[in-house]
Amino acid sequence: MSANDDIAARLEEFADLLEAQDVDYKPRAYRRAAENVRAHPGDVARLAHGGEDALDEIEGVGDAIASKIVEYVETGEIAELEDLREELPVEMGELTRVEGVGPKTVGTLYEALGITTLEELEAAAAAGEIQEVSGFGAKTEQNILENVEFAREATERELLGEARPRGEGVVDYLAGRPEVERIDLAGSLRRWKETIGDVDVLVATEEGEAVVDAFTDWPGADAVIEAGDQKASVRSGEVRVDLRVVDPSEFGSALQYFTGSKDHNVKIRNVAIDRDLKMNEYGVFDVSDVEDPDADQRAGERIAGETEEGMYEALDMPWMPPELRENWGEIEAARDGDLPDLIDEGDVRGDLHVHTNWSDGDYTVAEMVEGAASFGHDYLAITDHATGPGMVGGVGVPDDELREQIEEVRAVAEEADIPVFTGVEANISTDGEISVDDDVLTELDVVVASPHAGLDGDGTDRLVAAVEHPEVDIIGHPTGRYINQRSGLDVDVERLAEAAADNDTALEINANPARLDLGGGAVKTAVEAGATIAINTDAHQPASYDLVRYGVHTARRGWAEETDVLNTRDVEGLREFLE
DNA sequence: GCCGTTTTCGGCCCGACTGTTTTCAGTCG
Repeated sequence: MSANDDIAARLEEFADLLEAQDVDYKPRAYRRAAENVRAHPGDVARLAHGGEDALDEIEGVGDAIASKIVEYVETGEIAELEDLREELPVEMGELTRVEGVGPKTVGTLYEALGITTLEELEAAAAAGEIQEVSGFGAKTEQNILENVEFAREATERELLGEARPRGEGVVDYLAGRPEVERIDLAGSLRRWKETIGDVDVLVATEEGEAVVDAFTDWPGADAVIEAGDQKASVRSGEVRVDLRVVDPSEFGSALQYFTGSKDHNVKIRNVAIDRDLKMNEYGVFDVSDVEDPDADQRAGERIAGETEEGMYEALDMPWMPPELRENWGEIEAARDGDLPDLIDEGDVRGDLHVHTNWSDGDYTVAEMVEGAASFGHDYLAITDHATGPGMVGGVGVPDDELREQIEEVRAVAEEADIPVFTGVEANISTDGEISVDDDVLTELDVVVASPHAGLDGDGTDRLVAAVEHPEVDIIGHPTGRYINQRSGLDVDVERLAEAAADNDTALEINANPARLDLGGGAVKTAVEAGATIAINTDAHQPASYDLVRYGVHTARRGWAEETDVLNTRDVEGLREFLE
């Protein structure tokens, strides 16, 4: 949790506790402040060290909240929040995670039954005590009982690699229905963000009810959360899947709106306002002759909304791929005609980081090669783990065995349908040493060097040392992070990328959905610094070759073009780089 | 509690859905 998230969480708890006590308006003020603290590009804690006045620049933070932020940063506590917690000693965060339970419900149930924790909530529901409380009934009690377990489990955002197949499953299931005129994923899933809060599906149809009925019958749905005629939600595994139904004439505007990101939409809405236009989920409206544009969501003359392309065109901008919509400069670039020509899924021609049963893979060299050929790759590099820091239990291949493997790979290559490169995934020690002897490295075609141990603290010096090693071609999963599990090394990506560009060493996007390392933001920095990117799957079995798409879309989130990526080159181009 | 101003008070986003209510409150996105 970053420091900003930490401060925002206190403010949100403040809001919840006030709301539970039926306080009006203040909760909204605290929520708004929390949201803006969370979204603030700089370190709010550092800002707070400059005193309350320095916090002025954050929207929604006035004198009262500013002094609380300063108090929190300086003492680690907010006295008033401690008081509120004493008055209402509940586990607000975990209780409100239960679907359908908000701050007011928490407050009421504490007053009536003294419920403070998830366990107590579950016990009270099971004992039938909740339906006795005024305002509650048997149905509510049942819902709470069903949702407690889910609240306990679903504490993390789902990995893209799990959410994406789930979302595509819903879309495939609904797309064939005659009532569905258009359908698409929206939200962070459409932007291919590395983790997903929920799955958003948007459908254009004249017959909402029929679509909702079909949706709630989707075999992937474990439970129906709600179902109306314009929207419905189901629970699928650990995530919530939201369906929205709109009139076909509003599909483009709704898709633009629900794809986000929020920051992108705020920015683009302001572009609209500057042009006397109004932009929302219903379209783009010319409000130059309208007295009060805010009076009606559909006020003014509608000039776009049926297609997403039309929405952007109405603002004199080209349509832009969802991966770019993070307010990382794409709106300025679109206005200047400088949008990147992003790499596409079909552009990657080979995999330069895969494992076999020589190390921790499950398949032989021949099987991995055959798999790559039938996947459609033009070439493949075999890069098993070397011994060294991080390789325990005999996983790594010692230098003398690597020499033997070179012979086997060459033998397989003679029979193979595609060129096969010899290689290794060597380890980068904490002081930047490469764990394989130089004599062996020079014999290999492709040397991937990756950090596997000591994955905390600043890793920039260590990685730069590896980049400068003359035999290293690619830095594998540079930070070593595992999403939702460990954050990996802190890396000054700009400095790393500049070194990589100077030394003709590529930086990997490891396409494994648990890694996506480098991530989108880092890729953007690396590309801007002129570094070459390699998109590899780190496959341990042929079935993993198709994970490459997660790498490609991560590259797109980092504004990478085909020419920025090493393994979009043909074999000759690749050989040139390796030499 | 914040903000903007018709500038020190008065208003604060909103629509869909559910459940418990008999006209609405709470939750969610």
